[in-house]
Amino acid sequence: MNLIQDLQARGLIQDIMPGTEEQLLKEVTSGYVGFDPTSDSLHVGSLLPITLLMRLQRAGHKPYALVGGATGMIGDPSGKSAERNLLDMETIEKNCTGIRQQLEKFLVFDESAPNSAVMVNNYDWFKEQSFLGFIRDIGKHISVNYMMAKDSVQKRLETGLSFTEFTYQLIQGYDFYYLNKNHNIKLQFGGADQWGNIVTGTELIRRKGGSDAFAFTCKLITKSDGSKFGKSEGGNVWLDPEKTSPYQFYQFWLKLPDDDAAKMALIFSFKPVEEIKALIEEHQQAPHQRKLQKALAEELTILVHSAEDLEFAQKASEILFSNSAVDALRSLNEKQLLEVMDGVPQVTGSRAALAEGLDLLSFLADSGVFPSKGEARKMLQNGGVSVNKEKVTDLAYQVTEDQLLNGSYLLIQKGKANYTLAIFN
RNA sequence: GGGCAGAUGGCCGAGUGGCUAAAGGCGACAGACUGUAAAUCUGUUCUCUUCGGAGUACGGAGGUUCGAAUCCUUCUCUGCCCA
Repeated sequence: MNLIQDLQARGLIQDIMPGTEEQLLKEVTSGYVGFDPTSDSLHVGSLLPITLLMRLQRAGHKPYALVGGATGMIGDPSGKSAERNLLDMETIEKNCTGIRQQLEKFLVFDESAPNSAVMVNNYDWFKEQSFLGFIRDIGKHISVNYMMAKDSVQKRLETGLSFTEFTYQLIQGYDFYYLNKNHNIKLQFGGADQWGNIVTGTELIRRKGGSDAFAFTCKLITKSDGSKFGKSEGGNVWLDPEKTSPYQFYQFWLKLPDDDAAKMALIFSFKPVEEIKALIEEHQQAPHQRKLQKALAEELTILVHSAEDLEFAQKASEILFSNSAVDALRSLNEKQLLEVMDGVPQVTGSRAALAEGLDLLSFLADSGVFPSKGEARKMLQNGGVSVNKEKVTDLAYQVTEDQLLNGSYLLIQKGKANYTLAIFN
């Protein structure tokens, strides 16, 4: 099975330019995908283009990761219903740096190999580009009529679209042209919403007489309930362990609904398609065992973090969610407890205050577990708070010294899966 | 440059002088059920609170009024039409 066939079998390909498959069979081909510097860390949504680059490289081709230092300054109207706020230069630069560092982990950078990965930043070739030069050399080749026909533009015609965002496709199109000309890159891929931008690029290459250019796009990842993929309680799931701990990352995959797990496994797992299909089958036989979710969570936690991180995440999950959670928790010694709680947010409390009698409500608000007393009260009334795995609904609940785990810790739980470790010293 | 329409809570969207912290929907959070699933049902969802209340808020600024999201003036922004 060749690369394109494999991607098709995984249900990934949305659009593909004729000849792409043949090109990839013919020779070692350089292909690129772009990353938006809208944040200083990539999130699970970016994992798709990352794995595509990895698949490309593993198939013997040369992957280029483009960080959009220039395009990030403009804002892509694709899939956006309203004009975006511009990020300042400093932020973009910081974000580009963060993204570059993360990408390094996933690709093989080995200068001696013919298909070593390469990282580029389109700011490098745009910073010298003059406005007049650009509209003369590039703008002349693409008609406004052509640009207007794009979906991303059409959808914004009613609500408004600035000239800045309108030009976005030209900027991205020029990237492809530039990379084609200077790096012999013949392939661009991305999400389905990028098709219009990508095609502007191949069009530019064709009209300006570059070499062959090919492209494909992937279906946008959708969840069965229609919500956005890559969010968990509280926000984005990031690849940066500082922002989303390996434990939370592992949990994100483990908690995937059945309907999504099969789809996500095909999209993200590097296991052969047949193997995944067998797993899906097995999962359907006994869905409550969630073998599929577990396998996927394991594989991706190792990929993004490490085998050790996975081990901690699994251990923590087991203790926090097992039936004998209360006993299991109490049986841990201090070192084990801290290990398990690695990655769980922590707050501190005062030992003295505890001795004088500390009511839980005030502590929850003061320590920052909840933003305010009212908030803590509501949650408590709703039955959404547990201490050391035991539910608390009493608003006047007092915390006492003998409740502390290993003499100084208190495990506070908001809802089912949000833990905070309070340390009293 | 001229005319018209519009700007409401995270989003959509009702409200056209007091009964409005503002209907309804979506989203989000929590509970029940379960498999740390989905579906369903229930509660919460501006901020703070000693749970009695208090303070902010309907694009910005001013004004009319006992009282304004609602009326007036002006400014900003957006869409449509004309030049």
